[in-house]
Amino acid sequence: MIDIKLLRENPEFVKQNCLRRGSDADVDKLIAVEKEQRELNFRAEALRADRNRLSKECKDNPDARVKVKEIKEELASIETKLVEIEKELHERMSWLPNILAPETPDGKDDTENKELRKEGTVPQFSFKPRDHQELAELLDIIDTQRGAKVAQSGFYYWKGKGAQLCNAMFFWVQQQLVKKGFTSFFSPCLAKEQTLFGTGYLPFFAEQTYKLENEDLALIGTSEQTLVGYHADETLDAAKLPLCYTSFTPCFRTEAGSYGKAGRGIFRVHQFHKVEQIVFCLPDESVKYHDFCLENEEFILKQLGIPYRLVDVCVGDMGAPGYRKYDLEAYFAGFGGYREVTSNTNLTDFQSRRLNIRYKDKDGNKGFVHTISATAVTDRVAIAIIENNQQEDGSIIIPEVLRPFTGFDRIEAPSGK
RNA sequence: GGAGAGGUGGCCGAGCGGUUUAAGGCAACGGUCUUGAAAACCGUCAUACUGAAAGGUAUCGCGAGUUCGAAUCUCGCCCUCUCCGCCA
Repeated sequence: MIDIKLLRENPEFVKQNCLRRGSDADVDKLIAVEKEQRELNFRAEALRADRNRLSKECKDNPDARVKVKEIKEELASIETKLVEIEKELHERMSWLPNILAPETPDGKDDTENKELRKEGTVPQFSFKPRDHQELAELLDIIDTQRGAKVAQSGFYYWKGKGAQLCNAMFFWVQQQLVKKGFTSFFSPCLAKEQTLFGTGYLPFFAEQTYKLENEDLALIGTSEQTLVGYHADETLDAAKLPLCYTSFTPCFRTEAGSYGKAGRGIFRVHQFHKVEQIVFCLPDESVKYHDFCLENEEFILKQLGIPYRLVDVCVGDMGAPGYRKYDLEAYFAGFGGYREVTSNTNLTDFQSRRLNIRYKDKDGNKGFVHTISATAVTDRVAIAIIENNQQEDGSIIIPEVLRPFTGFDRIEAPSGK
């Protein structure tokens, strides 16, 4: 949600922003609705003031009651209209995308994202590297067949040393974030509609959400939803900011409409697993902490020995709640190119306005906090490890930093293959 | 799942139809006193929207209703706590 005052005071700016984002929100109509709402509200308040004043006289002056009854009728009809117009206003405001950073590159989709730099050395092979699907079958570390049997296509099992690799990676990453000042969480994997709305996943990504029947609950698409929602309707002490939170959860996405994008293996699935970074900070510090989260992502990939490139995500590839977004795309040897593994979004006050998360400092200054939502690591990173660290026989070398947690330094290939 | 109790400002807690513009206390902040601190005393102290300001409106878990008027009465819902049952 953007500040409605910005809309009122600078409608052209908001319109240009919508235009840049390719949003079909009708800003002119929204302004007209807001004006009507204000007028109706003004009249309703004036009538309530009359009613309140007169009803105090009623005790001694029964004649006043007749007048108050008249006011009540008029008020009721205005309130009916007001409720309708407020509903429309809220609906329209809900669909308005966030303001964009001026630096955000223009572009219609991910092909127009701007590469900022490349890091790491792309591995060279004296043989044709296999993709993770092939390696997974060879090593029996991912089972998509049985995932589909038990659940549906798009679900899978990490198995044996593959599962151990994931456990080690997810644990190690959480440890690193705690060292950098994050508070560790175990958090709910379901959330109510209000929480999904507040984080901007509704209404924008409604068809991506698994909803439970007969319950006001949905499976989370990311722990961002529950970690940001954690502070809904709270005023945070500015002196205690930033708050840096991390949680490790499964993430559920229907991927409706993305058939054909899936490709081989488990790159795009209905359930994946993610360690998340969430920051609540003062408005003038969100750029700084956006960069902080990016540093953490880069630190993790570097420690794991994965080459990657940093991408400045363009307008068309960014969700409506985003102000600016960086993706890291890891190199996948089997795939033979870079693919998205983490994304890091500065949401400014878009979520905090919807969720009513404020700050207050000791001088009494108040406002809405800014939120940063960034991936730390997901299953995709484990896939990159598998593809990049493969040997000619199909075995996988475990990155140094994970070995204390895996307890082995290599996933051995079965003999005789 | 069964039974009971309860949801009031940062916290505790009064109020049960109209001097509630929510008593009182604690905490916090400012001041007096003091070498300094504590104590004591004086003062300030909810939020949002609206308005140039004075002020106005809304909010006592949420929603609806009764009434000239609701924190207070009625109905529905939500949540929390305690005990019992089941249970990783």
